[in-house]
Amino acid sequence: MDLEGASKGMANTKKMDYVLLGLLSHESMTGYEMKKRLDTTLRFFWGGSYGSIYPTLNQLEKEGKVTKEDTSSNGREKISYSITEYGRESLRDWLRKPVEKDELRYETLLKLFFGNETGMEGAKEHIERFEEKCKGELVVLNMFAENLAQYLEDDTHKHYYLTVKFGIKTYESYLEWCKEAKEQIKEWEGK
Amino acid sequence: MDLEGASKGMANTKKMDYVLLGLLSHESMTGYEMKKRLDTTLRFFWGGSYGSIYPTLNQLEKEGKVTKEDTSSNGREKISYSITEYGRESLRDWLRKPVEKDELRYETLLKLFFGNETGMEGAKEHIERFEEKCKGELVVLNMFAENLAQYLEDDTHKHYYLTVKFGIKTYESYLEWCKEAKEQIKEWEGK
DNA sequence: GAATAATATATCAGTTTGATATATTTGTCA
DNA sequence: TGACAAATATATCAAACTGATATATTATTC
Repeated sequence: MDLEGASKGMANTKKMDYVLLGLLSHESMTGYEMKKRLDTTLRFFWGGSYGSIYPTLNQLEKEGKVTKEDTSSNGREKISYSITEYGRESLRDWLRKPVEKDELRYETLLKLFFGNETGMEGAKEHIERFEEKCKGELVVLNMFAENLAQYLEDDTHKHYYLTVKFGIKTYESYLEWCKEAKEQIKEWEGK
Repeated sequence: MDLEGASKGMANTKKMDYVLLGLLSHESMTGYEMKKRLDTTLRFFWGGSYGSIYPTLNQLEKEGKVTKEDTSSNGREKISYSITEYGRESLRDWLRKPVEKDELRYETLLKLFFGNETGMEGAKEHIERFEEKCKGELVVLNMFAENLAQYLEDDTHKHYYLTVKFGIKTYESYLEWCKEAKEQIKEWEGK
């Protein structure tokens, strides 16, 4: 028990290991495909770059948590990764531990917070740009949800569905906030 | 115009500069005090560590954006930082640029997404822990809002107030999602 | 037939975190 | 009064991660 030295008093800070193991627990794929998943399916709550994906995959292979298979065809280099039973144990071990950190880093809020340096006009612009972006994200998320609704017998899709619902709920509340914030600013300006 | 090489086609990726300049635009303070602000006032939308604060302060001084003043008393080392006019220009320049990235990194959602490896029972536990945490955060945010409501003549506090309202709105929607997600799981289990 | 987009792996400098080291002062409680 | 814990304060480092870039092939569009 007690994989990867969590007993040594050090926090389990490297998350990319589990993100990639998680993706591979669904199906075998290439590093490129993992990046695409991070940019589409997971993008509303988690990110990841090539600079983190490829080195982590090599490390996971050395640790025996994934296996490589050269599936190059013609001249196109292609390495397909699969999760091992040991990798799956490691993933489950992590999944059962309590969450260490949920973090929001919204530059929009940062610029809004320091906004009195440039005035309410600047704040309003940032809120409007944020509003437009949220509307776009909501369209995407609603498409995801509609699509998913057809496959809810599958347990994997049930979990996916819950995260999409989270996204929809939060983006809807962002839009409400945008509306109220703009009204509040108008009220302040009126006086 | 066009401070700090944004013209060279490189993204302005270092955010800590502006976080610290922003804090100093409100009032002069020490690095330790800046860390406290990040851990209290800003913690709902931005973080920061000592390992990033102190080196950045030294860099900002070299660039002429802040000035140091030794305010040690008795044996306690203490350096008070103040923003310069050039630093303020640099801050305003950044504030007027469009937001580059708003990012959410919720480990809770990650564990939920991959949760079919450990089953719905594990998912429920993560949701419940998340729910408890959100309730606590909401209490803090509501205290902030109540407190702030007294000082809304001040423009700095108006901006602060809008960000607190954002936090309240989102945490309330998180709680709604927790409720609905638990109901959904129960429904799935019933079948 | 040429240009552009997509597939695919890989690396690197710069940024940030989380932890730790060090030292003093203030507050608590017995 | 004395002992212990908490708060104040600066500083550094390994490890993690991002954003950008390099390289090369195949597929698509015009």
